[in-house]
Amino acid sequence: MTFDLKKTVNLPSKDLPMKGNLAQTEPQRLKRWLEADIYGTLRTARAGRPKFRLHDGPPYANGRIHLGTAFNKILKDFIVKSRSMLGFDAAYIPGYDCHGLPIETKVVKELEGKLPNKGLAPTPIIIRREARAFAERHIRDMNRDFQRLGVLGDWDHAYRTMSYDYEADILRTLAAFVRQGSVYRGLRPVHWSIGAQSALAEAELEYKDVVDPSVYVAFPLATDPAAIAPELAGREVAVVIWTTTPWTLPANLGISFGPDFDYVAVEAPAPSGQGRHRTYIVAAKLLPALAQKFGWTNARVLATFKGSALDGQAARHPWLNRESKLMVGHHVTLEAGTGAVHTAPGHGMEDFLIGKQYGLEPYCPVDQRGVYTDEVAHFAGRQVFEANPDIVKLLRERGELVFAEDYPHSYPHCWRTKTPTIFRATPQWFISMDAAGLRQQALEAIGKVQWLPPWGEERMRNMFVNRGDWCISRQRAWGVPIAAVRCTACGTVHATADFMEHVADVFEREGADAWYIRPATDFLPPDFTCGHCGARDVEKEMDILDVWLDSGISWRIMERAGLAEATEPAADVYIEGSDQYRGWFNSSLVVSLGLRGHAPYRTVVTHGYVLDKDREKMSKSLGNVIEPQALIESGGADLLRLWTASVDYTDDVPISEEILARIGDAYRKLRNTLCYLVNNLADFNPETDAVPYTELFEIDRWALVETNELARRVRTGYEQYAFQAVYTALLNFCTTQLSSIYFDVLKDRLYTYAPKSYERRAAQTALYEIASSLIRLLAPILAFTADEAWEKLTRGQAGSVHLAEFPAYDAARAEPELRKRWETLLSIRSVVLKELEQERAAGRIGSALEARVDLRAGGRLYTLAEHYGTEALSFLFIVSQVTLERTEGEELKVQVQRAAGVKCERCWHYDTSVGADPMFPTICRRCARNVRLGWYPA
RNA sequence: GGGUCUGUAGCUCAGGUGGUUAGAGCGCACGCCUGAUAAGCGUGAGGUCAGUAGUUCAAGUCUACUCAGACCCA
Repeated sequence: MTFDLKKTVNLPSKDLPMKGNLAQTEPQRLKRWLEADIYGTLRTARAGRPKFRLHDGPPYANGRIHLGTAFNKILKDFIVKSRSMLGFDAAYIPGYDCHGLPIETKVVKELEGKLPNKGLAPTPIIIRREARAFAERHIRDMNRDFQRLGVLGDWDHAYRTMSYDYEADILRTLAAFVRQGSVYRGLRPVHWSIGAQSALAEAELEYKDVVDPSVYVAFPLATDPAAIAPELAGREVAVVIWTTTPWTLPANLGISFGPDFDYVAVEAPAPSGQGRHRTYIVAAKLLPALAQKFGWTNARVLATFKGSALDGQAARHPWLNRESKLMVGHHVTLEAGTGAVHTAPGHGMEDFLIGKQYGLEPYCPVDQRGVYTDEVAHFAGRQVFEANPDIVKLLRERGELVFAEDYPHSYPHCWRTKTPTIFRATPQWFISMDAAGLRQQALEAIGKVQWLPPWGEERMRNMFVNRGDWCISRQRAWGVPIAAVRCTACGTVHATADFMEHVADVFEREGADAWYIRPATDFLPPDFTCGHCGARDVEKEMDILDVWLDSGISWRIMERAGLAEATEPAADVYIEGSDQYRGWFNSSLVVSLGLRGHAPYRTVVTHGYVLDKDREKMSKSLGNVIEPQALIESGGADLLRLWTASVDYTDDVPISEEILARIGDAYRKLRNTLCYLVNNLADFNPETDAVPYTELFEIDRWALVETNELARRVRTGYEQYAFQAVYTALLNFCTTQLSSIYFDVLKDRLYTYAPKSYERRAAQTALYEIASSLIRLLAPILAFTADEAWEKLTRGQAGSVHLAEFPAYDAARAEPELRKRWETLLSIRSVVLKELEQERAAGRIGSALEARVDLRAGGRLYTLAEHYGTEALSFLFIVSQVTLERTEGEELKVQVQRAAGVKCERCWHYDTSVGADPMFPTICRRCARNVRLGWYPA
């Protein structure tokens, strides 16, 4: 009889395959999750537990997801899944931002091709219907994309800013600010298309190269020049400004200087004077270039001073009987011009802002056709661009034109009518930051929020210290209309909170389209008359609200879903990209303060942007774009998730082929670890086969103590949103503690001892607990793989791993003495391994089992080794024999010899007992016993 | 130009309050094993801590500036 000894070796099963095949298996698993509604099941199971609320910042519903949005959603999923496994009732309601310009312009372009009357702009209601359908379509696609990432949430009830109740809430938000007294109407410069006679957004501008008049204009000083510098006393001084839009000069109200730049007053020939000289002020750094341009051959510098010396002085307008205020601001640069910046607050954004600081009106004597109003002397009724040459002529006649030339540059044009645009102050709606103390409230609230990373607090604070009033009106169609009416007779605007709330109720039933469909009278009481003039006829205000107001009220959905009370922050955490300090974190804070008096969040976490290998942004032109879809198809969503965990998300994160290759390596290491665990447990039932903790081998207990420690670190990591620390801890544990130490040592015990022997069962007991812990700790990150391993480990009896909780950290199992002992033991092991490697390099051994290790040590080291035992040490070193000799002193000496005896065919150890059992002449005594025990149970 | 942030081995990251030869995992090289096998194990080589100048007995760690990159604003 020949007995096949190979069959008596307990090799691992193949229940969990090494190859993940994620592109195929993930969609199937996803389908099962959705069919079983594991999100709903989980919420039900956790009902009554403390709630944890992550509130989703709504992505814009206009495309497929990219790496940035995927990264964002995966981070959110890490948080939700881990909080749930930490025992919380963790809700996640995703959302979508629907209104706004990108969708509107997209559908307008599509519509323009289709409309019978080419060139005619589509009506708002047509735009709105198309835009809504467009958003619906993209929400469907994005829902699928996000779910494919393994993100669990209430996808069937994702909130959308265009749903009727949400639109109503947006309008109610405005009403609340009106009631609070924060809303006012005022002028603000916007890009204006003369051709279309309408306001334009940044995205609607096309830049074209044109040639404009470039003029250098003298503004005579109106105040005493000695106040600037004593050397200038009694002189005729003028400030020289530069502009390429002479038509804005009638609206000039000031001149801006850089406070820290040096300026000079130079004596130079006046343009029209026959030998007459004048004193001009320009930036010192620009003087050489300007002197050459102006032909100032022997200009004499009379004085040098900082721009701040000019602050508060005044000049005279070159032809109008008006003062021009001298101001300082940090927007002034020395890259072009004279360092003295012509400032017309009605015709420029920076001009507007600095004008506001100095109390200047956004003066704009230009009507919607681009024509000067009657109040403009010399040029009333003229179109601004046509007036340019005459303005230059007038300046020349008055002797205030220092220099003029043609100037080619790039200038914005209206994308639709292709005409050059102008900046023009128009009536807009604002929320004041100070009227009701919003700014102060915000600064206080910011201090109470936890910011992650911590510098977020300062960034946010600076934003509120500096920000101007919030301009909330837009001259667009796709959004929530500002529900106000204007008296047709006298122009008075009626915008009361009561009226808005009434309209909001209509919106809740019919959607905001009602404003466009119904006549104004439908919203007004039958007896309405204008309180100012008594007339009855009104027209509807057609501006819509800034979409930041839309998303700013999104926390309301937490209240509507019963997840938050009005008396507390609506969410525990917001997590978005760092651009949202200015965006969503900002608008949400203002809206929540206005409506609830507190911040909508307790903690704000920010993540960086996804960049390429050189940490530069991805763009089509650079050709460095990586699509999440491609990654999912080649490696699976778990690969993307693992990458997300591996990087420091608080900073910008790099991704590249190499990085993904490394992540693939890490994935395989983790998966192989799970395979080893699960596949060596195929014949193990923890209910009936487990060995008590105290009866385990010491190395088993060490592995469990290490696992316990891992649970502590990983739980803490998840609690602190430190996913990278979690990733590192898990990967290092698998690589070092498990793969290279415990698993390697354990192979002999698992494979060669009888299947049901105490030795093997002890090993499996530890493996089972390690597997159970490790899989759960990995689950938030490797959402699919962990679930697959869990299913195999629990034979499909425990439900999805995402319903489970993390293993607890057991303080009683910390075993500090054992850990300390093992630190020493493992350091001895590493000395032995080095010695073995030398023998191998010398060609004296191959496998370590060909070796015998002779240890000589004294003191503590000897005691430790002696206590652990030479046989146990031989297994720890994976050699055939170990001897131990006591010496003087602490030093450890290691010598390696060839092992005694011959190689056992079954366990591969060298042993002198091989052949002792006549029935099995090729194997050692230990193997013979196990073969009899396992395969010949007497 | 302003606000905020980042720059440590090929890659991803550790390196409280400044103090011995700067660590980990992966990758790489070489070797072993062939009973975790599209696996496993071992040993080893990799760093002027972006640069410059300072402060200090002593700096990856503090200060200033420079360079490169990111977000927001202008």
